[in-house]
Amino acid sequence: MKIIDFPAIEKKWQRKWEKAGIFKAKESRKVGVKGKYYVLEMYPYPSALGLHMGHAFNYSIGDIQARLRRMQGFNVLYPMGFDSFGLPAENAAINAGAQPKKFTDDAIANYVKQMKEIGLSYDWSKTLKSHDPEYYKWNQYFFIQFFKKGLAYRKKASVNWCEKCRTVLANEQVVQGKCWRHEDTEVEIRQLEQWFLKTTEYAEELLKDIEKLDWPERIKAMQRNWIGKSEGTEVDFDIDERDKNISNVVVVHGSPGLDKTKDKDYTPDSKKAWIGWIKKELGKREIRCDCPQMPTPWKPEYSEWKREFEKIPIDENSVLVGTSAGGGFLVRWLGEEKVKIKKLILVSPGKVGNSDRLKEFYGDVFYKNVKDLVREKIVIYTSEDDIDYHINSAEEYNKEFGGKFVKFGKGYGHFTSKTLVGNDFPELLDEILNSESLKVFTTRPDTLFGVTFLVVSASHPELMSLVANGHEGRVKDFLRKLKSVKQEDLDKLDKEGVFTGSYAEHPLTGEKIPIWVGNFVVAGYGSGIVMGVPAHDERDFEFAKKYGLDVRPVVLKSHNESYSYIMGVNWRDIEKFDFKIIEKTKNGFFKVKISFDKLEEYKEFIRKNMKEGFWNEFSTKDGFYFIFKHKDGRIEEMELNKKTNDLIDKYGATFNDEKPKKTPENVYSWLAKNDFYKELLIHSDSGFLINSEGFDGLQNREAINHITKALESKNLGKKKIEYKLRDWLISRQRYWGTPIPMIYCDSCGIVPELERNLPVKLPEKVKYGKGNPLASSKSFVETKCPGCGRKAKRETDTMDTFFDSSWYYLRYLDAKNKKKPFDSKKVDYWMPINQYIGGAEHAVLHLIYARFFTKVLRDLGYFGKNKIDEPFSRLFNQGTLHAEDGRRMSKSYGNVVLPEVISKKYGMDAARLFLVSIASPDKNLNWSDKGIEGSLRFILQVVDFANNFKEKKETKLQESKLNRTIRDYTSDLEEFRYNLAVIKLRNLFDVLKEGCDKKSFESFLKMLSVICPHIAEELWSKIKGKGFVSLAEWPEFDKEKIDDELEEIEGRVEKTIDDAKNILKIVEDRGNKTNKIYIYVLPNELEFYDSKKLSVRIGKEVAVYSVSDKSKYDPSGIAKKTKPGRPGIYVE
RNA sequence: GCAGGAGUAGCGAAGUGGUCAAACGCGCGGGACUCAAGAUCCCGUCCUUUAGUAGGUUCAGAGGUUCGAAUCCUCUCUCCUGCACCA
Repeated sequence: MKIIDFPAIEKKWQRKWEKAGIFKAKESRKVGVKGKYYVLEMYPYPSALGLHMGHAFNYSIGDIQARLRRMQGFNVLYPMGFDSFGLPAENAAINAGAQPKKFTDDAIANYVKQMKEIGLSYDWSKTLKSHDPEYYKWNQYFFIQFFKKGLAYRKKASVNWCEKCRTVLANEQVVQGKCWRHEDTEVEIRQLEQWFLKTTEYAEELLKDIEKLDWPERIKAMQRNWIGKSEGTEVDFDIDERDKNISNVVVVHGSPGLDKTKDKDYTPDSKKAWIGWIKKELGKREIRCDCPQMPTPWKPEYSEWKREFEKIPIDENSVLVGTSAGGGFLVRWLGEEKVKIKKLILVSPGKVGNSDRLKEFYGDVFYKNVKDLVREKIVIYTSEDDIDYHINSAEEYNKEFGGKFVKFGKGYGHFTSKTLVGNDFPELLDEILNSESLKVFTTRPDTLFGVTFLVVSASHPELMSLVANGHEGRVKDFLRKLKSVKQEDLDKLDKEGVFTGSYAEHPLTGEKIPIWVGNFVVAGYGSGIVMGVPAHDERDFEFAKKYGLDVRPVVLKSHNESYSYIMGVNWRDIEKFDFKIIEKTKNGFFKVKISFDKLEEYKEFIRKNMKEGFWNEFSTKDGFYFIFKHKDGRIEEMELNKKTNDLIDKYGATFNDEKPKKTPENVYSWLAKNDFYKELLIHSDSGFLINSEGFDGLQNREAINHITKALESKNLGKKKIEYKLRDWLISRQRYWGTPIPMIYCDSCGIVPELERNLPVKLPEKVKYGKGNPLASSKSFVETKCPGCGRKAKRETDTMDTFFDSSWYYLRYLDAKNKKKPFDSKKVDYWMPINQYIGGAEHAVLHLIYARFFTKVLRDLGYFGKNKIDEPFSRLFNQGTLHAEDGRRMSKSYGNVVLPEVISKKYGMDAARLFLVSIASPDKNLNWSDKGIEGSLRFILQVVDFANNFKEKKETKLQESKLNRTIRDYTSDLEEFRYNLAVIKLRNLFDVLKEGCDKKSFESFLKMLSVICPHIAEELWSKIKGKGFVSLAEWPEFDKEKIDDELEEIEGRVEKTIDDAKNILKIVEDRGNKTNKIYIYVLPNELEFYDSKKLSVRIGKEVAVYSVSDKSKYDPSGIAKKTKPGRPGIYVE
């Protein structure tokens, strides 16, 4: 191989490019003949390991695009930055014993150096890094805007906890029950207060706008699936007779504080008007309700209140309601007296406070045991405009007790007659009566009449309140058993459950439906309760079979012939008919199928031939038909329907000599037990409704609407759309991320940091021990409340790094702006991104979050006139470059290919060329040391040609091919068919190397430059091209010069050359010597056959004659064989 | 199970109604150059047959549409990728 100092050439041009600043995007909108073009690659996490060839491949793809568009005359923005926050950096830094900041900055410096060495044409003036306070300041700023708009909120959540990461993982970071980074670490479930962003608010738009995107179908499908929209019906199932379990209700009022004058107002019936209302409502329902008047409310004494309170009987079916001070009183009383009750409801309760007076009343102990004394549940109410002290109290109780926590919106205040709008409080009444019905989401309301059980998720928050007396033990055992199952095995479990002892009421039939707890019901989807229709759902069937639950078919599968199970008929009689006999049983019964049009004939046959004491049933177009032949010969016939059901059941039993059951069985259910009818009755296909009261006969698809409407009209259900998409949990309990800029104040609650105080900087020196280092940094945690100025604590959670990457593409536009995250005018000009490039691993997370963020920013008014809905118009997913052994490049496999090593040996350009030659860039590919040699050969040929370049007038054929190549090469590049583009370029070189115009070779170099920029620059300067080839104008093709006919003729000449070679070979293979070749062509084709060129190509002396040439040498008369386009050939 | 994609020479990979099966690269075989090796250049590379021809097989498998199918339709198989007890 020729020796060329590739690294030297590469460095030389990289320096020149940088010095001239040729890759900087222009700020003026007038620049760029064709307007702007924003090419972006997903910004990388800067690993301390640096870049390998796989990165070179990834970034070359975008670089080629950027270089092409730039030369085409677009004002190109092609920036690069670093996703520098996050776990890997933190962990790596800890392992290296370094501070993450220094560690990360070093890694970035190395990345930048390596990226420049690959020849990537980034505009480095616009770079950013997410750990830069100037960047994450705006994360915090946006977070606060989200918070103010109610798009950021806190809630307690079951979270996936990885003990090794010591942080919460998103669901998608859990891979088969293990941490995505630690394949050996089980993920635990923990309950923590977490910050969420309301991505669900945008679910519909995120789904709908997928259609607008020019993205790979695969990614779009993944997003659709992730959002997971399903349309269905929410059905209300009332809980059967639960309120009768209440022995009595006691409501304890509050205290007006120290204002003695208000004391007289502070009675249950006036001040808290709803107390009177509740009493009245319960009275209507014949439930005893006591609302004791406590002594000296303005100066409550615990012992006095206790005495008054204990006048009322309390047992384990009592419901206690306490409001304000009354709530705190109840907690203390329960805690001290250890009395078991049914339910505890705290309405804006009091508790938190330092004053001796409060301590005296509420006690100075926190009565944690209360939780265990309440059989069903504890409910805590507060509201957005409640007194801060009470909000905090409510939250503190919630923290300890869990249970149900409801924060009403504005308009409830402290739930006093002044603040509560109206005198009624229906939410409380419903809660006391527990008459909130169970909401069940289903996509198959057409099967509603087939519901034979309900299943509640084992992790449903209100599960215990559904459990009937005496069933708690079994349910708790079940839950305990579930808890002991490893997270990873959870999804492999068999469907299991236990009966709760309670029943729901079927909304349309009023039937009692048993309620079960099941391990297979997902708590977070729908309402966490499903209706079990075993006849038409495989999973439900499995469950029903296991626990012996009723299977009730309600959809008869569409079928074209009648099914009949025949007893009491002779074989010979049956033979006469042309029934399809499916099976003869050992007992001499027959399973047959009969076409519907022969049914009348068939009925006649049964009436005549069936023996007395038998019956026959068969399916019809409308359901099932029964013919009974009593022992006295009397024949009775009927269709199966609700009215005939019991009679048929009775006959069926007596004919079988059984005793009829007290409660008749559903005949469809017993038909379904017959293997033969099973396929018609037990299935998930379409058909028409049976066994469904007024809806019988409807096609099940129509029935969906009809039944939903019926429910709606009775207020027992409604249409509902459910999404699988959940709100985005952004809290991370780690150091290396953007601190969430919130402050916890005892008196003001949770308040955002003032915008002028941003950024809330990460402390530089922290201790790594266990857990979150921020929590142990005093100087970080301790702060002042921006509201009242008193001591307060900072949030110690940091943000998910996907928050950083959700808007970085906007910051590039205005990376140095200190006053704003970005200028909206710049957004108007540059957005949306014309071409986004990245790996498919971000198909759902990053790409959904970024889309969500864009939509939110649009709605918050951060964009100018140009209301961007979607950030990434086009998306390209590159494949992954694997090592030569087909495995992922990894230090541990020792198969990493480093760009700097390759550059020394082959040059970066050969590597770039090779990488895009192997295959279409969206496919996975393998590195190959042999393969790159092929690319190097090509480059060396081009160098050689350029070094000896002498202009030569080119032929029309060459011109035609050049123009064709320009056309096809350009569109191939635009469509990412780089591998095909390379082939076309190679073919063009084969054409040009015969000698060509300077301009043609320039065009060639321009085309080459996007893939092999360094060598193209070098040769460009060698042939004295103007300026940088990287900025040269992209060649235009001239349609007129593409001459199909000429190229076709050339094809024929090539064919002739092939033929001649073939003949030579055959002749020589036979041991004959060859000397010269004679070619005879038609006179009009003579000009295309040049004997010199042909001699070179064939490697033998060639003589060309026109067939009309009388002086030609033609000893064998071959010239006669010449046809148009096919010259005669003679070898001597 | 659901969704998306793929299956073409030894390998990677083009071709997506006829002109045309296999461009291009790697590998392999042969030749030139060389004392030799490497590099480089040239030729060949589905089978049979042949003075450039002719014929045949073949595009995961099986059917179908069509005058004509690797290409369109149906079914089946295999592989990849993602999701998955989502009601």
